[in-house]
Amino acid sequence: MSSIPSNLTSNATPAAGAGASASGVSPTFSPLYQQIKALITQSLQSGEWKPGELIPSEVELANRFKVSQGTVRKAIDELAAENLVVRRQGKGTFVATHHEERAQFRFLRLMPDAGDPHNADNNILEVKRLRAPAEVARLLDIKSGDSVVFIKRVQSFDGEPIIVEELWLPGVMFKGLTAERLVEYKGPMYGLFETEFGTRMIRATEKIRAVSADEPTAELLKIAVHTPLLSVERVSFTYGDKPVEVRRGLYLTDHHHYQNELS
Amino acid sequence: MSSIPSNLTSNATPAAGAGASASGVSPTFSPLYQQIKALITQSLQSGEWKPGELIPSEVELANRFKVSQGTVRKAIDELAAENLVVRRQGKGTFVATHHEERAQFRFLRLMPDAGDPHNADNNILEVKRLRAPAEVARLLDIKSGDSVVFIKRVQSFDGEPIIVEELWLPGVMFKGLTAERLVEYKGPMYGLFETEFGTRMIRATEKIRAVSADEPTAELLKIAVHTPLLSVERVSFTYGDKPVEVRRGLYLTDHHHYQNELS
DNA sequence: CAGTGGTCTAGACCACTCC
DNA sequence: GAGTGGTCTAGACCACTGG
Repeated sequence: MSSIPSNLTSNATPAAGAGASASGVSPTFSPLYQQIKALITQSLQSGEWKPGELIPSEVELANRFKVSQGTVRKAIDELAAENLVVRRQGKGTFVATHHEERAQFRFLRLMPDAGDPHNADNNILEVKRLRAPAEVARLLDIKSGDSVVFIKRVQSFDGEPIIVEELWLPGVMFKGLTAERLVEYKGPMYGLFETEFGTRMIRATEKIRAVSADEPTAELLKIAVHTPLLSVERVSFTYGDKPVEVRRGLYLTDHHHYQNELS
Repeated sequence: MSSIPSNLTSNATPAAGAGASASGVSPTFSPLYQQIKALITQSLQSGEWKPGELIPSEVELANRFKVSQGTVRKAIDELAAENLVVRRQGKGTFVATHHEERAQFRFLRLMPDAGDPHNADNNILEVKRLRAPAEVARLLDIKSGDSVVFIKRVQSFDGEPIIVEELWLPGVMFKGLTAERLVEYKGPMYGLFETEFGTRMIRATEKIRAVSADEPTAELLKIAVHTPLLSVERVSFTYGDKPVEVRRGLYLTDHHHYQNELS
């Protein structure tokens, strides 16, 4: 508890000369609140505070880091803006989680043209280990030929099959992942990744195209061959902007659409 | 200069009792910085400070509104986060504009699969007035049958036609808009809307689908009929979340993709 | 150099939650 | 009531821009 690795770069503040450090080279050089933010992020990444848990209060963190509450506040403000953390007035600040919260919307943008959001269920078709294809390896920043977990599934909304999806995950990070585990798990897949494998998806990039359904896909979605489909290629990142998932989804958009906000 | 319509709801701050007001009903009831933000937004909307211009400094606004600089700061922080305003250290705070700045990316997400961003040019096919179709009227929040400006155009990147787009704009807000004006104008269309018609697009929502090219579209894009295309339906909003543009684009995604960030 | 936004502090009080 | 995040102030100094 008492060992506080406070290596903050003292940025000429009226605070006392507690800067210390004196380690050979002067490291980075950024605002104090950015350094605090980085320290908090490290604690999140290391699992010191787990998803859903309460993190120390602003005053406690301020004492721990020997800075003012306002500085901690600004750090946490940014973490909250990046969805790493959730503030609740009167209760405290919590580590964000893929469970609970309405945050499914964040990673599934397909909405029904009319009516309420989906009643999704999940049909796992295939789970296997294979050597990473060159393209997948490049996106995951691993060596071509390294082990990856491959998953193929169909998602249905209100009983209608709407999405065919293939995923590739780094083998080393998802050792015990089996089809049974995926099938029996309730709730969003990212929730399983988070609690079972300690990997939280923070952000993702998507490339979207229009393509034509090939025969196997058409069969799975119960549609005609050559029906236009939305192709969504996603790369997801954890802490430290490390890519940990590649995904390719084919969305049937006859009665659904991909919803996006430009803001 | 001296007439300051300060109707701020005094929220029990250590500041002197300058709350005044005493007008019959107690109005809204929100944090001071939100009220400041609303006041600044009004000045932006009214054109008191025009796109690209410098707005008063934080200290001046603090004096004007009789609040501390920190409170003004928080208001402007949010406006900057919403892209209504741009901060430049050492220079001041400027009203955001569709000209200059790299902010084209914000409203055109189509990127080439390889190579640098586009070398776009613009082919206006049609500009005419018509009575708003029911669906367009609903989205623009006007009466069905009200006058709207209809525009159809093709956009080419590096000489290849890639986008066919139809737009509907409220007739009352775009009185003098002619094909000639659109054709001769250089730069992004939103820039013209901003400077010539005083309408700035703040945010937009998009619904994306995969569709099949019909014959006229196929001809314009020089592709085969039934080629899959990305359909992007956009509604854009100005200040006060007022819808002012409906747009339907068909994107050829053989060598381009719609880029999106989930964060 | 003066003026701007950017960082940091210290201390006050409010709104909310839970015991 | 004690503890949390949320708002607000006042004042200091820094980093950057321009004349």
